[in-house]
Amino acid sequence: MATRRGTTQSAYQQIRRAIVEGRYKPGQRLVEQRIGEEFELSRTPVREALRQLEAEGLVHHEANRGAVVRGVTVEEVADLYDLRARLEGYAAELAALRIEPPELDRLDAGIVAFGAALAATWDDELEQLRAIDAANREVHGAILTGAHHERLARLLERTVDVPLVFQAFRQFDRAQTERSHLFHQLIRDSIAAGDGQRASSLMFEHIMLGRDVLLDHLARIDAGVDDLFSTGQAE
Amino acid sequence: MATRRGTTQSAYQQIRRAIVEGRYKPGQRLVEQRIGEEFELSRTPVREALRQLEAEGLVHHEANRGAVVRGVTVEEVADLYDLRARLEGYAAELAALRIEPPELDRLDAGIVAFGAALAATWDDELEQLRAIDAANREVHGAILTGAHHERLARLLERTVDVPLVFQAFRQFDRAQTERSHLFHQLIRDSIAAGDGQRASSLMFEHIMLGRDVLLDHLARIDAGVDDLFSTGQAE
DNA sequence: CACGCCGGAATTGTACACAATCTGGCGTGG
DNA sequence: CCACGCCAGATTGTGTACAATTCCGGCGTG
Repeated sequence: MATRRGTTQSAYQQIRRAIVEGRYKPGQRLVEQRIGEEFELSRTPVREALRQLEAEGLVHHEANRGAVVRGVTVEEVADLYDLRARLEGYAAELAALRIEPPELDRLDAGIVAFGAALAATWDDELEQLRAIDAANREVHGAILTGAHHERLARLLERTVDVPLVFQAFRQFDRAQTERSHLFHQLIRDSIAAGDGQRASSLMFEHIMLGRDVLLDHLARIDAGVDDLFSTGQAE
Repeated sequence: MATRRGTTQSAYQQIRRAIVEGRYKPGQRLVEQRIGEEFELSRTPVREALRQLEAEGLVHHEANRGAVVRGVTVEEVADLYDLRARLEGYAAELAALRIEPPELDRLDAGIVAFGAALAATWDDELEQLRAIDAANREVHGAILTGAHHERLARLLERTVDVPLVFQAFRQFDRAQTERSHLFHQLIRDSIAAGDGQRASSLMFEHIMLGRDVLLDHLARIDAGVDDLFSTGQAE
């Protein structure tokens, strides 16, 4: 048989995207066989991908019972964002001390891209969402890289980067997204000036503002079942 | 063939212990076949175990080249402990607000066990080390549970809990271990009193003191190759 | 003598087969 | 009618075979 290479990573990314963008909904079972058919691979790479996703906390896995997409309660969202605010604040603080010119360039490029994605008019709204999301990741990623703290970077990339970040932009109106853009610029300037304290505070506030938007949204839909978010499914 | 169950977890724990206790040294290649023979299993569960360990950052894995035990530089040790101090400080803060009576009991039990392990005279020094390490984990674990923040707990258990913690006790002389015991008690009292600010500060300081011991030790052996620690092996 | 090509051994990546386990429905007995 | 146990289908856990890749050393050529 063909036995193509790199299929595990491919499976990992496809499943991840499906979860992060909400196509695989919380509570949904992820049967290895079925997913294998969907992506035309055998169970083995799918299985490996699921294990990675489990390690990241995106799916929950029980012995002999398989994997399900993990949901989050409103309380968990709040806690998660508190945690993220602290971690990214710390990252910004470190970046202010350690960032190198090329990394700062990358940060600037990300900010420009964010502004461009914000200004452009897209045919497909989902595509614009993806562009903003990508630019946002670039900005935060550049700061993380600039912090030169590998573990911290992995924690933030692979554990705190849950579906919420992407979903969040759906809830952001234009003004809020522009506010994020502004914060990115302020954080950038603090980092460039080597002021770790202010960079940290600004980043903390930036994340907490995002948290507010999300929690506000969740409070509004509250009892009902939103088509993107299911808040049930406690562990 | 026998096809025993639960072998993946068994392989995971055995490999993990070997790394954490330093029997598998940084830089050492972990060949799936060889480890499988060592534990009398096939490659499959070994492979899964290695993927989990990779997700935790204990081993490094490159495509088509396999896994090697990950080493840490002195700089990484310093950064890691800074990070851990912040995360556990936050955990202590949350625990002060959220801990439940049975969790506080568990914390007390851990502290008692730590004191007992410290006081007892063991035949085998390694066994005493393990007992102290186990009690220490119990103390920190109880606080983590009391924080009621699942993600934070996983981050600390599975990402920051690197070989260093166990190794650290080898470097602790009696006075330092007793100091740790004291801090545990102070932290416990702050949590019981609901004072998150002080619990956080004490925990931060507790971790940073451990950091000092380790860094001091690393600085002393510095150039040479210690039989527990190899500080080279940058990514 | 330096350099690059080729080939084989070692190892990982993927596919597949089978065993163990769980789930849900059906039948039997109280 | 309900409780209990049992059987069949579905799904995961593990073992194993084979394909693909990497690594290393020998050999030939300039």
